[in-house]
Amino acid sequence: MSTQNKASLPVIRRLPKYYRYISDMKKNGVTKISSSELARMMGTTASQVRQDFNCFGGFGQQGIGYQIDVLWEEINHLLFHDGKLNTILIGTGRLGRAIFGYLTAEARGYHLMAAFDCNPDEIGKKLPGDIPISDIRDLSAVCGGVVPDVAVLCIPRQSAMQLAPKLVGMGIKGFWNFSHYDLSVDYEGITVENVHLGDSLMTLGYRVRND
Amino acid sequence: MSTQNKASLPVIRRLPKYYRYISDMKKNGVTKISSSELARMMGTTASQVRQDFNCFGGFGQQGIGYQIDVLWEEINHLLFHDGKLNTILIGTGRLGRAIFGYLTAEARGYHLMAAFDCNPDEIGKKLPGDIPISDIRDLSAVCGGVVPDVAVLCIPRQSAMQLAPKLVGMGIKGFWNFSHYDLSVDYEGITVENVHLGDSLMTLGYRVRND
DNA sequence: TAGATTGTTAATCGATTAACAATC
DNA sequence: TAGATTGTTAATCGATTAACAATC
Repeated sequence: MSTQNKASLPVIRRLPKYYRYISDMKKNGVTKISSSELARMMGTTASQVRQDFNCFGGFGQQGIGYQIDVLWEEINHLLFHDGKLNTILIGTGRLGRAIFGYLTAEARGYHLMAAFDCNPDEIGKKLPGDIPISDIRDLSAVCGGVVPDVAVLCIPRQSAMQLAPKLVGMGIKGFWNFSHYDLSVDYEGITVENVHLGDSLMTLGYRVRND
Repeated sequence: MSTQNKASLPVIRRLPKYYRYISDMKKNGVTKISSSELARMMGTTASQVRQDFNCFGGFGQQGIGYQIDVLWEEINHLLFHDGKLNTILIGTGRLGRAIFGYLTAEARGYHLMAAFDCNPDEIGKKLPGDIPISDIRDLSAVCGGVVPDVAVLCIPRQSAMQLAPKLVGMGIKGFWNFSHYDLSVDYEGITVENVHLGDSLMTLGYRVRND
């Protein structure tokens, strides 16, 4: 077992990537893996893999490696707290509907509770799977006492600026923020940045160096 | 002027955020700003702002601050090399169409050259603005000798795995990668990671700490 | 036991922050 | 000139990597 070092933000950031690789191997029937092999696959170092996993408790076997099942369970727990994260979609325009499709068809670990918009033409319509689009003003009522785990913001920046404090006030602590508004909130010392469509790192990296 | 230190990846990553804040101020008629005020707005430190800007040459005025116009020009140049980045969209499903909307209506600095899909039902249709959807197999022909600056991948992972090497082979160096495939390429020493929908940092940060 | 591979500490590296001289 | 604020060097902090003892 171990020291349970608190995980730093860089470590936390890497978890989803570990999760994708491990889910894949699990699906393909792989049963165990060493830190060095996983590192090679992911383009990192064995040291980093071991350090990372050890932040959450030693779940490898010395001399043997890591059991895929165990790894998957652990990271699945860390990311999704077992079960699914109650999620609300805010904004059902083009981007909102695309994310909706991804959320319901491909993403795992999320359960869509409700969808909201402020456009009267949208309100009352249903998204595939019989999810009704509610009026954003009825947010609390529709959630009915349940505080969502995650809010997916697919609304213009101005709207997000107004809405965000309300969502945070409701106790929502997880966001997928596509609003172009820098919603940064501190939870237990972790400030999390937002990802914006169009902040193309690869393009940036290349161009800047080439200057 | 200055030492022209090479910019590190963390610095490069921050550029789009600077760009958003500065574009905003420019739009609002603000003409100058100090590193400390910009830092306060962005939630960082004055030191970091000055260090960052100095990687690209000293474009502030001692005793005065930074001219918004100058800052904007410099960062716009770094990010978009003046003019627009020739961009191709690959995959015109739900997500592809959403990104298309964003790309043409909201994002600036990108020029959509062409759109591709592999679905015969999609090929031949037109996206708003009279952009035809071409067969992905005709990629080179449609681009006609022009190497796109950026490819936006809105296709399943399996397809991306097959297509990516071809795109890199064509000389494409910029990607917005929504494919769930870790396309990592090294350019001049910079390895760039991919951003995946669903890698919800804020959710992660919160849950992991709370465990 | 010998070989392998983890868990964990120590060393290195790099990024951020602080300090201050330069200068507008 | 005095005040302000940058440009830049030095100090600190934190993350990554290396090394190795523990142990399966």
